[in-house]
Amino acid sequence: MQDSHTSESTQKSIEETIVSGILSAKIRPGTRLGENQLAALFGVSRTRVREAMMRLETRGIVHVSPRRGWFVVEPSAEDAIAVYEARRVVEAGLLRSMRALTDEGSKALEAHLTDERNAMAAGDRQRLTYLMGDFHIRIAELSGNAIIVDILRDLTARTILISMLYQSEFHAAQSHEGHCRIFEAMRAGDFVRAAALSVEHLDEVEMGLDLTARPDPLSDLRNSLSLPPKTALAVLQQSDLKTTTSKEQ
Amino acid sequence: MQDSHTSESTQKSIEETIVSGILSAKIRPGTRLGENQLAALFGVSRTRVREAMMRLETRGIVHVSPRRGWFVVEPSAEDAIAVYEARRVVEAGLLRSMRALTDEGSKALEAHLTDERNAMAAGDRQRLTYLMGDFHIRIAELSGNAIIVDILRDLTARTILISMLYQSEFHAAQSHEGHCRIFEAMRAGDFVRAAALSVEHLDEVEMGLDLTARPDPLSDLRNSLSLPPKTALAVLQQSDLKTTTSKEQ
DNA sequence: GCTTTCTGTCTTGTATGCAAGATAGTCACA
DNA sequence: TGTGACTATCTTGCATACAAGACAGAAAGC
Repeated sequence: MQDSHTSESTQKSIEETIVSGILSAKIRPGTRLGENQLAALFGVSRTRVREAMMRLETRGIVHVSPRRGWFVVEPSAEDAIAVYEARRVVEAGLLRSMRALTDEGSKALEAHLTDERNAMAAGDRQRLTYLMGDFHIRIAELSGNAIIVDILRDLTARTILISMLYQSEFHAAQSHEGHCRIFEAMRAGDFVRAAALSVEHLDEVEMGLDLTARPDPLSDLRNSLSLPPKTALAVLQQSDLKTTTSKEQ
Repeated sequence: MQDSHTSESTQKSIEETIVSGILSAKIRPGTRLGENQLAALFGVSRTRVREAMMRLETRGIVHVSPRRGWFVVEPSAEDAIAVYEARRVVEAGLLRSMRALTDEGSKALEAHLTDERNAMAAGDRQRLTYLMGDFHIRIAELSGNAIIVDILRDLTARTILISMLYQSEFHAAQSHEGHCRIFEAMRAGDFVRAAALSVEHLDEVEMGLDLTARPDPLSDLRNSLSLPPKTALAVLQQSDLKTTTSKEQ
């Protein structure tokens, strides 16, 4: 059991590297994840990379465009609404199911909130993004239920992708306030209120999104490239956009 | 199921065939899913089978024992508790988040409850198992949130595996009663009560488990002896497709 | 008879090769 | 100049070959 985990670690490593890259807002939605590039980066063959991509696809983190490549998902406005709704359902349900907050849990959350404050003071936006999402995962961890932790981690990753697409401004202070209120309610043992605050908090964040903004004008452009020249005008109108991340080679 | 030739559909077909086989209790926990056998059954190479297995693994449906094979998961007692807790969290959160039941939804649930009654009358246990799990998925579908539907489908699959391991007797009538009560509350627009009833219902089912029973006393033995699980072959063969068998190899 | 070792066979793990689709660049032509 | 076709190249899709671990059963030693 404890023997050669060297190869096994790389296997999970690809998956985890990408997820944590998203969780810390270092990987943008729509980023192209070429099998060959990842294979070279991780020093493995395409086979392993593909396996990681397949796993990430079932987790809703990446998707494949046939014969074109793997891309980090760019959630649509509908997706965004669904993700927030799912989070409200799961997080409120989770908080309502809690009965007590251990000293350990209390300390962990307190430490986390301190981290948030520090990151705000330091203006470290990437870390802040990570922490803002991680708060909710921490709460899930308190429940000790690994299934819920996994669900919320993936939903949080998608939330961050949504933020990068639709959130023009990052109201960190507001989110931090929300987290503090939730923590207070939990410490007071009022989990019903904590659940309500959590729903409220998620509503606030969702309201802060501009869901009318297109997820990625380039993607529509790409899709319509194969269409007859009837769409030429539309293409020209959108063509002054800079290319996104895929600019290697 | 006549789409066995289109390469496009086979890829999801493997995954879906296994999941629906579990949902209808035709595939038992611990069933060995040999890559070669599945490849032969579906007429594809091991590559595609492995991809399906990887996806199912991230969904918590199968697991791999290195160099020994893929197996349908045999949830431990701790897993079972976690699954039921997760279901309570998600389903209660979901019902609480609902605001109204459409006529369509009402009709669909009513039709489902009728199906349950019919299956009980017919004594069709496999179909009954399927319907008992499907009721909860139907509710999720009413929400129109595909994310939650997927989460609950996978949790339901695991629930059924748990039942097959720990549930000595199947109290179908009791479950059906629970479903009816939940539906009544929903139709009355009392979703808070529906959520409470749902938690109660899941508690009842969980209480009906004998979690002291080993997942499968034979499984440890089987694993260490690597006996060819004839139940696996029988189940796979009855799913459909050619019976070319490959038992002597 | 009992244990140990060895070997054949089965399994998955991993890399690689080739096929086929998609894209972009180029060139011919009106 | 604009437009269409052609081609070179890059991408994933999929199958296959081989490596290496795990196990069962036979053989050997006590």
